[in-house]
Amino acid sequence: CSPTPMKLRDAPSACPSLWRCLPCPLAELRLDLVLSSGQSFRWWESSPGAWTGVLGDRVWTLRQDGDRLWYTVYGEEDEHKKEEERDGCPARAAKLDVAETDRILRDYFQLDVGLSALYRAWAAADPLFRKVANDFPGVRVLRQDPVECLFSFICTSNNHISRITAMIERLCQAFGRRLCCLDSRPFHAFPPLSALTGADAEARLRALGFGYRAKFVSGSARAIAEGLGTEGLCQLRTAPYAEARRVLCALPGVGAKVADCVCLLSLDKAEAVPVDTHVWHIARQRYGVALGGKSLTPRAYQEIGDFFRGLWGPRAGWAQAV
DNA sequence: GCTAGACCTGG
DNA sequence: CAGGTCTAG
Repeated sequence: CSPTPMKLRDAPSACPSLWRCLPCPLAELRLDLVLSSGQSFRWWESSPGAWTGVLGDRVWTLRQDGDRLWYTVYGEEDEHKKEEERDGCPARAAKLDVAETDRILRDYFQLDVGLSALYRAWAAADPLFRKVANDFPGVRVLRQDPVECLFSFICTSNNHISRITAMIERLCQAFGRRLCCLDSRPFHAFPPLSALTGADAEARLRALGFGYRAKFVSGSARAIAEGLGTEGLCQLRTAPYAEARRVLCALPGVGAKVADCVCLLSLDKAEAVPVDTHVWHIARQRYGVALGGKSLTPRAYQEIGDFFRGLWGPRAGWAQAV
């Protein structure tokens, strides 16, 4: 795989100097619940309690104990080459400095958002939330890259998680830059928009088992490339929820549900409540939301979102993640 | 506006 | 059928 194969690192004890930690109580973050809940499809439990995945074009392993979140970042396979090329300052060419990795992780998990206080408020407003909150502490919303989030969730329609995960893995392998190998397993970055706009992208995606979503992925990539661009997509972070939603829904393969997922999980729209068939079921059965139709019509979708926003407030999407 | 059906693929 | 979306009536 690589001339000098790297090993996966499970725990800080083996090689403490390669790990760092951030203070982070379990009530604020439960790695296992957050990384396996279907928000992101790029993390796997590489050994019990250790989660390995790609974030910000780097491969990381995360683990938590007590009140700390531990992490280690792996170097790129052609790091030495890079180092030589930068004759100016070889010493710091190899790794991101620790302030930077700390920042990336804090941003990804949105650790500045105090979850305990939010749980208290949701529990006070909603008896049903109170019942599940004790069993699922530390569930927070990730702040993902908008491009990765958008194309990942286009793949979720009428699909199940095991296949979605496999599809995205193949997408990255085929279109993304290879970052490094760990225990002979290659890791790839999520491809940039430009990698998905080629004339043969749709056919290649079909060959990777994307089915009818191949057209959606390549079509949305084109539409964004010719329209607002990656920057414009990212700038939706500062746009109002309604506008971000409207722009996203104009893309092929993006309906209300996918748009809300992208809004909530990558565009800072904490009020977005993605309503899938499961949530719809819960809303009717447990919350007794009165709705006219027997199916999830656009109007019913809107009403359910409004109901939960009324119940939980401006971070309804976060509460729903629990 | 709302109701069907089709749509890739795999468990 | 599966954590939808699109299209035609």
